[in-house]
Amino acid sequence: MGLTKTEFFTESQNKTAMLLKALGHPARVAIVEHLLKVKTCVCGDIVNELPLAQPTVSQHLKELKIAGIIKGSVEGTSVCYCLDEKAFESLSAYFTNVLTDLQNQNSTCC
Amino acid sequence: MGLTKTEFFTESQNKTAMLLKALGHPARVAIVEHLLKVKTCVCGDIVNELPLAQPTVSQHLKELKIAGIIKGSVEGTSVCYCLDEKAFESLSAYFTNVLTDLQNQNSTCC
DNA sequence: ATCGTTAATCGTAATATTGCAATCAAACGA
DNA sequence: TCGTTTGATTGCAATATTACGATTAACGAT
Repeated sequence: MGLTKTEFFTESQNKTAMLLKALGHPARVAIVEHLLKVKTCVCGDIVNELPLAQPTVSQHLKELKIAGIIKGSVEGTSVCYCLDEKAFESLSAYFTNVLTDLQNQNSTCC
Repeated sequence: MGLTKTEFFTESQNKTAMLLKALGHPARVAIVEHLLKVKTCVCGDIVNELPLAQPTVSQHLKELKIAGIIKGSVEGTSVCYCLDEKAFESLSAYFTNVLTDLQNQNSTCC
């Protein structure tokens, strides 16, 4: 059906999945890595950095913004983007916890 | 077109996106969290833990396996699943690095 | 006012994903 | 052998995603 049954999962699981899904595309990973590399907010040059047409990039930026991964503020005629630290704090903590739990479980089966 | 232009991104970006995409669904997050919770390899009871039909679960497990997030080994008539530590080491390191870089960049714009 | 620039939105085509009923295949036990 | 159990595969319908041309909206400069 193409429709995810979100109502059967926990709030937390849905939120985690939403963040990860937003990052689950190479163009959006590239956007994040670019925002990280330039070390400051970027006003406008994101389209030039990606091998995709402007409407496509705009759409990816929108998805990242909806998921809470980037913030964007209008700056005259262009728009200023940067990463939202909260999202990465949350993801970093999530995977650190998973890894810790995993290392503590000492299973020998697989 | 529905077709991701992977050829224009780096190997690393594609690999990261693939891992994150595989985790970008609440059912697959739930599978991971279940495998973590039971503290050992799980042979078979995953279908009963999820509010989804057996073929659907089987498909999600397949995607997680292809992405390298879980391992599965046949154990007689049932199949034994567990998490692949390497994937979580990689993801944990990735987000820790992003967060560190982000905290060092001290941007005041947004 | 008009033009150029920047970025969002609309519309659409191609493809992917999600979910499940039905079916199949392999392994086990009686 | 035959039935049962377990899990994968097939086939399909509904919906989502990806990508982009065309258009639009907002701003600044001339």
